[in-house]
Amino acid sequence: MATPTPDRALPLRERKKQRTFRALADVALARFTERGFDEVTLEEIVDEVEISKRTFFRYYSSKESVALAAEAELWLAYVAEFTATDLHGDVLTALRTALTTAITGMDEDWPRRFLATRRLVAGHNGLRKHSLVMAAHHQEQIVEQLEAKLGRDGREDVRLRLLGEIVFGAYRVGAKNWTAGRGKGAGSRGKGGRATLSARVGEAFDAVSDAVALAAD
Amino acid sequence: MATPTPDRALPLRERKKQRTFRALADVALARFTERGFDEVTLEEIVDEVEISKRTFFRYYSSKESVALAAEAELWLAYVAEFTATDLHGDVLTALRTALTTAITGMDEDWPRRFLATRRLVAGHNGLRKHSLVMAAHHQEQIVEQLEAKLGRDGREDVRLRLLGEIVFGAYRVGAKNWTAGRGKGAGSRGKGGRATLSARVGEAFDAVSDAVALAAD
DNA sequence: AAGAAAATGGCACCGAGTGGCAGTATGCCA
DNA sequence: TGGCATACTGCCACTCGGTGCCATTTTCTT
Repeated sequence: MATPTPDRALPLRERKKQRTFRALADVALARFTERGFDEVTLEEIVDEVEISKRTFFRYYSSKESVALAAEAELWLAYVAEFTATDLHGDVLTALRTALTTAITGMDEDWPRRFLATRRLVAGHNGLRKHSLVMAAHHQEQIVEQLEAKLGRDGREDVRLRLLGEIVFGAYRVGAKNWTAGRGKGAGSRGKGGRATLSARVGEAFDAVSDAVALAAD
Repeated sequence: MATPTPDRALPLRERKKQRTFRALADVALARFTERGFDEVTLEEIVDEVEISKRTFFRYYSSKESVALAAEAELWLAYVAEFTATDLHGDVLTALRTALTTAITGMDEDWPRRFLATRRLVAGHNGLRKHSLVMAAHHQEQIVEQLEAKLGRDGREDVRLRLLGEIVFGAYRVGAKNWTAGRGKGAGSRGKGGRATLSARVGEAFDAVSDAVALAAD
């Protein structure tokens, strides 16, 4: 399951690599979900995929990063989507649309893997760390794109970086609600996962200006 | 240097602990700055402070966390400050004021240590990780305070968490500019460090609504 | 002065991650 | 089709951060 035949057109070596790459992520996610991130050793995963530990580190840079493969895919898609967007009108809206588009465009079984990933992240400090850093990394790429598209320098115009923070902040809020809001096992079927996540993220974006304007008393 | 006599009123045991705690942070920051985070081993630090490795981990939970002691102090002060604030009127402004107040209220030599810390963070992935997680942790505490003060639940009212994201986002933007914006060696003298940082963070907050409203074309 | 409580030290140990090199598979070209 | 160059992989030894356990020392209390 979840190890679709890699693109037939690619050279043999490349296909093999893709399969290993994917198999590692799948096996790791399964074991981590079953028994917890800390309780599963790298050796175990590596044995199951029949690969040496040394080779593992040529595919993934750390134990954490293999656990977060699904999230990494999303960021890759988002950066690609936004890069391909041409910007006019409201910038925050454009950033938002690219994100929801990326989400709804993910694989069939991505929501299942992503949900499992988010649950791992929610319960483990080291994974949370890695997840934040990964997001921050792609946030920088988004800001670079913004600079390019707007012809402005983020070091002078604070707003670009702020937009980055806001976009990824809204994402975190939306994703958190999505992860918390569904009973066990749901999200594995259909495209409901993607649409719902997209909706949650949308709600977060909607609330941004209200949040800024929020008053006590 | 930078190891002020701990409060005389405290019991001896407590004073000793504080001194060790502080000595570890100082020595660590010095060595890391001299030779880089990865090139300094824990054993080295521990030897210099004349403490066992085992004991080190009763003071700091990781090698990273001792490097980020100065940043931790800021978050502690911020949470305390905001907790003591009573909320009325614009919430974002209150959050912002508490932060700048916390900054300007830091130790005399805090800016020096904090600047050194930020430079380490800027050049090291693992440290960036830890720094982000630490911020996220205190962000949660701030949101909890918000919930308490406003009598609302962050799971229902998305705006509370969004405010958390925005505040810490603005902080990151401001702090980044502050760190980048000063020549070598500056920031060690006077209270300039604190005032300037506070100003940079302020600028970031000022730009939030402009960022949200930013339009292309 | 004595004993409880807290802090420390020392050790053995685990597992993630790396460097280096030898072996093996794959792609390419004659 | 054979053979060579170039990935890619496996193995091994090693470093270092981090933890569990228990004995020892230090501080607080009365």
